[in-house]
Amino acid sequence: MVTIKDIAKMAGVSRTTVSRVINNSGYVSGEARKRVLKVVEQTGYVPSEQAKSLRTKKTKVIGVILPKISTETSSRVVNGMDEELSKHGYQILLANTNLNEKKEIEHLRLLQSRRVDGIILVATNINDKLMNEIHELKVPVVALGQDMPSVPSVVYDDYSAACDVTRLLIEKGHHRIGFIGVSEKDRAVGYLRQKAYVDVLKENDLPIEEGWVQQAVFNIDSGCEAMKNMLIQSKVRPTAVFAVTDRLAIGAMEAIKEANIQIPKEISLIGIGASDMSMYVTPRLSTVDYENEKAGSEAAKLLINQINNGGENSRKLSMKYRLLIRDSLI
Amino acid sequence: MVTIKDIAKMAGVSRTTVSRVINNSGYVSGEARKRVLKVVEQTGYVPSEQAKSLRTKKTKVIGVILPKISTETSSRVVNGMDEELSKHGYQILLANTNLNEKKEIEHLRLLQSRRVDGIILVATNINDKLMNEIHELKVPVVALGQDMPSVPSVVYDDYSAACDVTRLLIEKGHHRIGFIGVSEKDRAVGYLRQKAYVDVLKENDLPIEEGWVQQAVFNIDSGCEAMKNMLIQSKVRPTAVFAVTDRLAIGAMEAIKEANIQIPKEISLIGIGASDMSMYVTPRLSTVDYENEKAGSEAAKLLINQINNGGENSRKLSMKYRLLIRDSLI
DNA sequence: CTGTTAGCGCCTTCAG
DNA sequence: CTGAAGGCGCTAACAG
Repeated sequence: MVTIKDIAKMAGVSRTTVSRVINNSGYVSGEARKRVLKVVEQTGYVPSEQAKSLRTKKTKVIGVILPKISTETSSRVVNGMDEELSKHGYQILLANTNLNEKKEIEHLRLLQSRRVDGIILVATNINDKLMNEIHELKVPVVALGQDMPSVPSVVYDDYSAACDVTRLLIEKGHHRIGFIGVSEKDRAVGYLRQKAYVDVLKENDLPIEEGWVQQAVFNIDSGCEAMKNMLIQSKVRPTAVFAVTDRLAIGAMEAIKEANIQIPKEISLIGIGASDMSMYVTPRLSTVDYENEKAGSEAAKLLINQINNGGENSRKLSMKYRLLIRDSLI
Repeated sequence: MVTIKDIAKMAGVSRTTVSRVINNSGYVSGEARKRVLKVVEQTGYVPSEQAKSLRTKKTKVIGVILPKISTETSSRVVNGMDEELSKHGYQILLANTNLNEKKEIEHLRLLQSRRVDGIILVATNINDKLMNEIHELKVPVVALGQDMPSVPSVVYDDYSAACDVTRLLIEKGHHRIGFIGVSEKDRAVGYLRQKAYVDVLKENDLPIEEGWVQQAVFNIDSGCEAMKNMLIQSKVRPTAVFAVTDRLAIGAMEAIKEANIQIPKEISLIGIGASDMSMYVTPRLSTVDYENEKAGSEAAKLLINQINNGGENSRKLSMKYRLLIRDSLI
């Protein structure tokens, strides 16, 4: 591959001059510039960002750690990040943990070894090892999706959103409300959303009967399974069900339909996430829009700010959300 | 940031020795090794892949150029790639064109400047400038989704798939078949799928009446619009509609429902892509599964092979597909 | 088993 | 306006 040295030789100037032309820095005579440009053109020379980075200590690459690469949330979030990052000349280096907690740490190290300028960690859990690792890292990190102590974080307001959802159901007159959640190890999605549900019911003196609270994993089938169980296990059937993600809700919808129960007449249903799908299932699913793209771009902004100004170390940003009330709910 | 030099000094050995223990290459006395490891531990030293790359001429990074970052197809494809690439220690550097053809070329250059070991181009169009650029590139490139002359490519068998779809409709007894396509600039999705439709109708002496062929862009609303137009413009209403993507089909579904026409009784509907959504709309949408993940991992394999063996320069791989016949079709 | 030496491709003073 | 020199952090002969 042709290097700056080759160009210099061919253009009959020094490497310095070539560098000046390429980077438009310092004085170069029009004459010399023309010669250099010509050779660059001929040879198809492309300067090595790599070598440059070694000198300048900047790679213009941001590492993004994802729990799962192929989910609607991930792709929205990454899209938002890319929008912001590309504006500033950064590119995204992907790292996928596949929900494996060990890999989170590995990837943190790996990205640091590649000398990325910053890391955005789309997090699903918080544990001491991870926090330790982050604090020992020499690269700025921003967390997205979980509130990490003393790490700048962009979070969704999971507790409030879930409270609002539950209250909405109650306002609509529902007194028997079922819940489909996920493991509490996921503080945001698992713990906070369930806590909100429980708190609001309690605050309204509403009971939670046997079978009304089900735990699932992040996919449609599991939501379906959970709903079936709820139907079987509950002595009194809920008139409304709150599922912590749209996919879970859609799974539940399948189960409800299969049991020949009417939505929303007999059971109202609401999810969270505003997935594309939610708008096109029948009936249209009520849900909460979390604005994932924006969360992504905000995380990117936070990170860029941190890179440039070494900003304070623990900015927190809580995203807004919107309830989307649609046909699945009366 | 601590460097190999610091470690060497602190451990009282030479940089070479440090390098040897880090990379587990060559002989090092247990004694020296222990000392080095200890210092590494203490300092949290992480070798710079960057500097290493400069010497070894390998970055272990693959550039992936996407037409759109936030689509189901993209995320599936990237997922497949990552699965294969991560096995071999490669990471993905993302580049998003947002369907801007100029950016394809820019990104090709940019990725080369970053000295990625290879590039996978998820392509939506083919033009001379692009082909030129690719051929002048010094980095191995694999195309995915379009058959690029003398570039190793992984393609879907768009023509056959669309033929099969059309034939299926005819076998089911449909003689009046509408079509919702996209711009022919997209050779795979726009041109080939439409050609298949036209060819098969011709081969069966079936007419294409006014209004039966509509052109849309890649989103649900546009599919809806196109279907509305079809309904308005056609003197005889088709009994089946073939949309070239699921999202278009789902848009069409909306339009058909809105017009109070029964699916599939009055109009049968089929798409392509096996999107998640297709399974959960009502009625369940018939479609074609293209196995995007596999396409991604195959593209990755092709590229890795090319990197390692400098394999021949124009392997073509045509992906299999499966018709998924569901409730939207009788 | 270990250290010395010489770059990889680029930028950046510092002298002309 | 231009070039020489030095070094970013690391590996890879080549001698000990």
